[in-house]
Amino acid sequence: MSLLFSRQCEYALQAVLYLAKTPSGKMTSIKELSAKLDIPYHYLAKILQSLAIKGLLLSEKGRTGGFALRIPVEHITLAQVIDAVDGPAIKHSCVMGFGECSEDNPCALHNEWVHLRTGLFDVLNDKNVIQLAREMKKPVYEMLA
Amino acid sequence: MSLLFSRQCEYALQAVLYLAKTPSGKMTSIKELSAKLDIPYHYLAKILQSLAIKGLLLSEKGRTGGFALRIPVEHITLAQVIDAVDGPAIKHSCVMGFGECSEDNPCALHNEWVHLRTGLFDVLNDKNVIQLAREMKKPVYEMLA
DNA sequence: TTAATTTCAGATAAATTACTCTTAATTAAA
DNA sequence: TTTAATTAAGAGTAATTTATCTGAAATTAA
Ligand code: FES
Ligand code: FES
Repeated sequence: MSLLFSRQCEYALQAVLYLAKTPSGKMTSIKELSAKLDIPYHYLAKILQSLAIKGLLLSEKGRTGGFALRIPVEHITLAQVIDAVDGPAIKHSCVMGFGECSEDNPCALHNEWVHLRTGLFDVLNDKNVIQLAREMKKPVYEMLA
Repeated sequence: MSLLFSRQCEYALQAVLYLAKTPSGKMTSIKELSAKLDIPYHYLAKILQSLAIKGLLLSEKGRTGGFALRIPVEHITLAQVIDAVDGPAIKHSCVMGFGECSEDNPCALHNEWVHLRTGLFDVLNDKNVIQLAREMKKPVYEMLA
């Protein structure tokens, strides 16, 4: 099976939203993220590290270290996260696996797929992580104050 | 990267639509499908075989053998193909990778995702393969008469 | 009957993705 | 200054997916 995003990307999205819900200024450790979100520790470490390298997260070593969203937080979108992890291909790939996704030579699902894709990415681009995090009701994300 | 369907499923969809466009009664060989659709021969063989076992395709051995859609063709949908290859999970999985996709505990993308997913599957369920095949403009699928 | 062409079946290989382990570097608290 | 907690980095392993290979069985055409 396969679902829109890679596992790695799903983990990244979950983690970024978690960081979006933590009070600004506070660093969150991999340990906490891994435990709360039930993501393999070292695997998550890699993912966060790469997001830090790509400029989406801040990281700090040492005893009070951890990760936080890079400021200004309002500028971070999930679309950026997806781009950073899975790359931009999804935005112009054919859902049936044909070489190119084109208006001129559409596959049988083209219209529906383009509609879905643009609808989703509109949300992903237009709302920042803070806004999206607010809409979540997953228990793990509560009581982070 | 990852995109809605597994590679195997993409191949299956492409092949089934190809069969939907061939004149009824005619059997199409793996060789032709593999060449026209540019899908690895033996891999495709496996996929078609499994679709035949699951009752979506008819197969015939021997010199004039090949595959064709099982009749009545009008009852075959791409949703069935997807179900047969990737399984039903996609229809109730969380796009962000959380354990369950629920209305009560929605993730940040739940509303958008559910809306888009149901829209897509409405098409996949309501239109049969003949109807969908007609909408294609991919060159490979032309001149099959 | 023979040869050619096809699917069927199972084993194997390659590639990709997911995950783990270990050690080093850094920082702050004890 | 020592110790504990943390990220950084890179190598290594496991699991899954994708693809290949080989030979047998079936069927038709010559
Ligand atoms: S051509 Fe297939 S989705 Fe656009
Ligand atoms: S809870 Fe995530 S898509 Fe429904």
